[in-house]
Amino acid sequence: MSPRPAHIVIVEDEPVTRSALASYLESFGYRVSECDTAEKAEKILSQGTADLLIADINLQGKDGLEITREQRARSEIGIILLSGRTDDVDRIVGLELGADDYVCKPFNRRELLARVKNLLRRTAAMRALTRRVLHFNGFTFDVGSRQVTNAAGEPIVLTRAEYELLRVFVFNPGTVMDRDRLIAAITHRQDGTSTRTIDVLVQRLRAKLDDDPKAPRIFTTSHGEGYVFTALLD
Amino acid sequence: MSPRPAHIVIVEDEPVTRSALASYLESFGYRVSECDTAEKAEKILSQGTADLLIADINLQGKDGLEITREQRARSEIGIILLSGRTDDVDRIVGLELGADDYVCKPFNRRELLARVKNLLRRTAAMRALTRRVLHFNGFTFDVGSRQVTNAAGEPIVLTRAEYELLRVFVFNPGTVMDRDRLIAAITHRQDGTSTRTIDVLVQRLRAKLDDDPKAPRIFTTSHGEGYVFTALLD
DNA sequence: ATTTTTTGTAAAAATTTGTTAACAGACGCC
DNA sequence: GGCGTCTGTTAACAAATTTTTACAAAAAAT
Repeated sequence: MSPRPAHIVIVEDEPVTRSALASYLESFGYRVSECDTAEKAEKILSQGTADLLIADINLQGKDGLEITREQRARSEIGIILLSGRTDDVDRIVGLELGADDYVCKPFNRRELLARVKNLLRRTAAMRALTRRVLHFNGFTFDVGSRQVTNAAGEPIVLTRAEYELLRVFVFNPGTVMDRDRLIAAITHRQDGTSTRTIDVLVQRLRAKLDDDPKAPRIFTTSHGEGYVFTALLD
Repeated sequence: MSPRPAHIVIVEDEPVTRSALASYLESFGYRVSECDTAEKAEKILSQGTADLLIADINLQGKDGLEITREQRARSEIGIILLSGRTDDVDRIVGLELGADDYVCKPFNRRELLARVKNLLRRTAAMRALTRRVLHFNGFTFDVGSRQVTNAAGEPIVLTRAEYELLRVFVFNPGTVMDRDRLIAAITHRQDGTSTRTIDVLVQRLRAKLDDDPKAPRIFTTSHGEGYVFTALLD
């Protein structure tokens, strides 16, 4: 029984360390995404498919601690912090923010691998068990069980593509996402799927969630750019 | 939060360190058992009520590494190793044996507390998944004895393949699994069994577990990808 | 105001899944 | 071993989903 490879996101602005670590982990069969800034990492993390985040604590702009705080607020992804300093305070702050581990550079990559393995074992169980239920415009969206119900409690049946699209939207409220990004999040095919597929799916989601196409309040069109999820989550 | 306090077992032969740590953790509401030898710790661990083990790596007799190896083989308890030495090799061996963490003495107790908290969060989810008797949508599934009963307590008879398939599903809730993976989990054959067999088996499981094929809540199809177990385990 | 670009919509086409039935082999029973 | 029953598998066709296509409508640009 071979499970799908775990997806690990690395945020580290030093290219040498980053690519060395990435290729080391890849050689053990993990799927690795390399990022040099917090923003790029968040874009990948917002898809909600990553299992583990390895973040340098000292980044230009938004640093590892901030990423930790934000991610922990919204997901149960495993987080390992990397740091150049052996600073007690830094370490404690990181751990108290919810990072699962804190490794000081220069780190032994075999040790890091062991920590990655152990943590993935733990998060695998957690991911599916923790329930994430979102509410907007009277609708309830249970992300794990893929169920949507309207204000009356009646179930709204979504197809796979509709579900995936809705998931990307609710995890990125207020963010304009272009069609390429949305396509990347929902398709499972190799070949380039036409971006117009998104328009059709948005239309179907609007129909199912009673969003008036003439004056949409949930899925707003951003002409020339893409779509935005504009419902208020509560 | 969890009603019963987490139970932490400490194995440490130095009395001062041990009792200091124990009372510190107790002051945060944890239930702590102190042991000075591996044997005493194992006696407590064998009851299966402990959530977390904090073990010194250098003990008279059986040491922390040996305890780690033995516990990891039989349970998913969280393990934090303590060591007087900052030895790379020791640390790596400990982590590779499955210890979740490795803390060097003298440790900052606030740091250790943060690690304990984070690890308990992880193991709580894991315990639920490693249970041998699972409950979902009113059904009870005893993995060991292959028995399934519905809400009324009436037995549901599953064939071997159906049972194997259900087992893969419940141990991977929320994870989309493609047909190849599911086939690999249920068939013992080498030759390529048609993946469509999975569809038929899923259909039969749906029928037996009253899962509406038009709007499934237990076995959700992920078009173009496979199937997901989307029932809530409780 | 006209042209160009972009989006909305419906419906067809391609792909994937659901369902039924049939068959071969495994299993238990006598 | 011979017999009947049950299970796993495949095949065939129906149904559903995803994607493409075509054209109308709307928005932006000129």
